[in-house]
Amino acid sequence: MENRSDHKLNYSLRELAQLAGVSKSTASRVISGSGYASADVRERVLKAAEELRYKPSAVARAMVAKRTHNIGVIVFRDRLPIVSHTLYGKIVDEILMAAESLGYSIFLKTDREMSLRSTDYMLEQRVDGLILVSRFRKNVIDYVKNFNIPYVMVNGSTEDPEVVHLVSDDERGGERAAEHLYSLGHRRFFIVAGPGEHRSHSLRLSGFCKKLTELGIPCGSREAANGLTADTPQAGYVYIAESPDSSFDSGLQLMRAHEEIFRSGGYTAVFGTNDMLALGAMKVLLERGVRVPQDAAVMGYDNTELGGMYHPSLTTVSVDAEGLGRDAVATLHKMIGGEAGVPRLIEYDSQVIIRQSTKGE
Amino acid sequence: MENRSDHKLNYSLRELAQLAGVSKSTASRVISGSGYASADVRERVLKAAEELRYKPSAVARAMVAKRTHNIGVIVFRDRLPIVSHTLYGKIVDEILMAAESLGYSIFLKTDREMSLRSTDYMLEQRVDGLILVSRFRKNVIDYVKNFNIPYVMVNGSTEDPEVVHLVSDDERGGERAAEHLYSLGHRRFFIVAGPGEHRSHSLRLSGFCKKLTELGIPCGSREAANGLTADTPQAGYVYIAESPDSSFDSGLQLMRAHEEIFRSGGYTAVFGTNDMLALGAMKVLLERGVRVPQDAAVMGYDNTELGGMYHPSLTTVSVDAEGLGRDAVATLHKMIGGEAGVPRLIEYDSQVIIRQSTKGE
DNA sequence: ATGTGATGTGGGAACGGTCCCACAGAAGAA
DNA sequence: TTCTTCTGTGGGACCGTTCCCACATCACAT
Repeated sequence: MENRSDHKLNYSLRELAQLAGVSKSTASRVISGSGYASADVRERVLKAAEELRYKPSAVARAMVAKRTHNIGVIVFRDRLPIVSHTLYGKIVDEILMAAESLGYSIFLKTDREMSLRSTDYMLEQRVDGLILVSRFRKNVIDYVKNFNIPYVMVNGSTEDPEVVHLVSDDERGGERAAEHLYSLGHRRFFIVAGPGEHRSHSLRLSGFCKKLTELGIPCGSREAANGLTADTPQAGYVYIAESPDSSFDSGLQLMRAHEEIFRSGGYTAVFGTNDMLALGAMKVLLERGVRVPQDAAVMGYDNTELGGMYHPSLTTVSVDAEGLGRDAVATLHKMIGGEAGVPRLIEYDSQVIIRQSTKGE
Repeated sequence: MENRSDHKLNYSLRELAQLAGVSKSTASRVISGSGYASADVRERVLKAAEELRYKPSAVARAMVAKRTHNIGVIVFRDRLPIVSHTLYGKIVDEILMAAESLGYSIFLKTDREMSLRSTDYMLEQRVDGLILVSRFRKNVIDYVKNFNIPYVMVNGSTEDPEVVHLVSDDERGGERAAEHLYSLGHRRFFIVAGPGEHRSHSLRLSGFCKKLTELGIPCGSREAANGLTADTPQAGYVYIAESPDSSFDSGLQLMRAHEEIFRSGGYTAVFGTNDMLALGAMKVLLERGVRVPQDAAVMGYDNTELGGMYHPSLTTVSVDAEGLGRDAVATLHKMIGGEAGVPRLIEYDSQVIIRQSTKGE
């Protein structure tokens, strides 16, 4: 090696003790700050530690403590890179900061939905707990359950009442979105809906429809609505276009494919079950010269930064990513500490963020 | 605990061996897959492992191997959450995937520029190597150097020739941006420049100016240009507005503050030293009714997803985040393996991505 | 004087693996 | 037959900590 420094990479407690002229046990007491040590000895050990740039091995500590103070975070994805996803990126950011303040470090992995690889890896790493982000298949949960390791699920979907999960109140958010658009006078709605298997998308849609129905606008279940509109697009007040995934591109494609229906249907409001879908749809409208919000209002969901930057800026429903990330760590921390009575479900209220795309300036 | 499963959390090799009726050594040989073991014994051990759901402890392994197969990634920031930053998010994503394929796991931390906390933590975790992302202060590098641990720097800034770093060729990218705008006929440029201390911003700007000068448009050093334009804004072909940070908001504020100058100066092209600044500036123009690109062309840098989604979509210069992330891990892997002759500087060529904001459709 | 408690220090087992070495038995070569 | 080599197995040291326990010293009350 061409290293100019002749410093060893890592010194052990034994070497440190030797230099300070004390026993291993004594050195340990000083370094860990627990137990008796005279001022004289303490000083000698600290000086030696300074000199050797001693760093206690977390590995050895974990070995004896049977505790790593590490948390494994697995973000599941279908195909695409996921950390750069604005919402998940935010959640990861919040997890990182919350973990820091509680003394945990984060092992981060992304993995495909059905894979157990990452989970296995985390288990072998002996993480104290697991945070599973985004949706993932049931087999993953069932697998994790086999090992008595604390875990929480963030923004996923499960009917399993045993699983501790944190989600935003998507149904209520959907209702709020409907209220907002209705209150602006809109009566004919075009919905760009994300994949129905995904809890968030499905609940946002059903909340939206539920509220519309309450307000006297027929919408009903997705199936019914789609049946209606597919056959007689002009007949419904609400048109639901379903997208196979939840990307910007899908929103774009979907709107392009439905351009004729949109124009002839007299729809004045577009609701996307997330910001990306909404923005994709909005871009198509803007390119066709539709003025937003004068000719058509557009609304999304997630409150991603992107939406606020757009022109026109996008009205949306905010998801409390900060709360989600923070509480995921806090909850897991309690579970790791063996605390009983951790709530199985934590829901975050959502809030409409009104911007240019529905209200102009 | 209200755990329904009576399964122990983790079994040890000793317990496994006991169940299989062999010695610890033999069990180890089977599990690690190295060394002799008869078919009969192998089967018995594997069956026992299955039954106990045995997971070898990476902690214990790391202990004896003096090797963790973990890599520490520290992303430095000033104030804000950083993983959700589109460019750094992408880089983290790529690092994650590259690490996976080389058998490493990632410890992720974000930290303030001058702090040594995270670095210390990584050192204690005995990571095999360190990836330092974004700019950070010299003291961090000097500190890391003290410990003979392999490390690489991604997209940072340093004059230290010893440090292995991976950067995009920002100067050349700046030149390319200038070429592109010039070739479209633009002669009067308004530049929204990010913080000068940051290597990327500074090089992008100087590359841009250098090329303009070559093309016969006076631009010169930032100071000279600013001196010129501050006093007599109308005199220069190039106006450089400098921003204290590199956010969307800064771009927005800056353009608002210079609205009068922009209008009266006859500028037909805006260049932001990153996408966020460019988009912030562009949003102001759009809100004022300036047509992009007919009245003014706008160009950014980074090729963030956001830019492609905007309306009009943003012409930009792409940074090879994939290459950056992938090679950071690959290079570090070589260094960990003790391989000599690792290049000190790896530069990634940049590429102009032409979109609507400069060329219409 | 003699117990008693606080203070300070060191010895050594334990954590869960890997790996070197010793050794036993069988097969093949001399 | 005897020597060598290959195959298969177990014993035990070791990695770097923590922590329990034993022990020594000293002050102070009895």
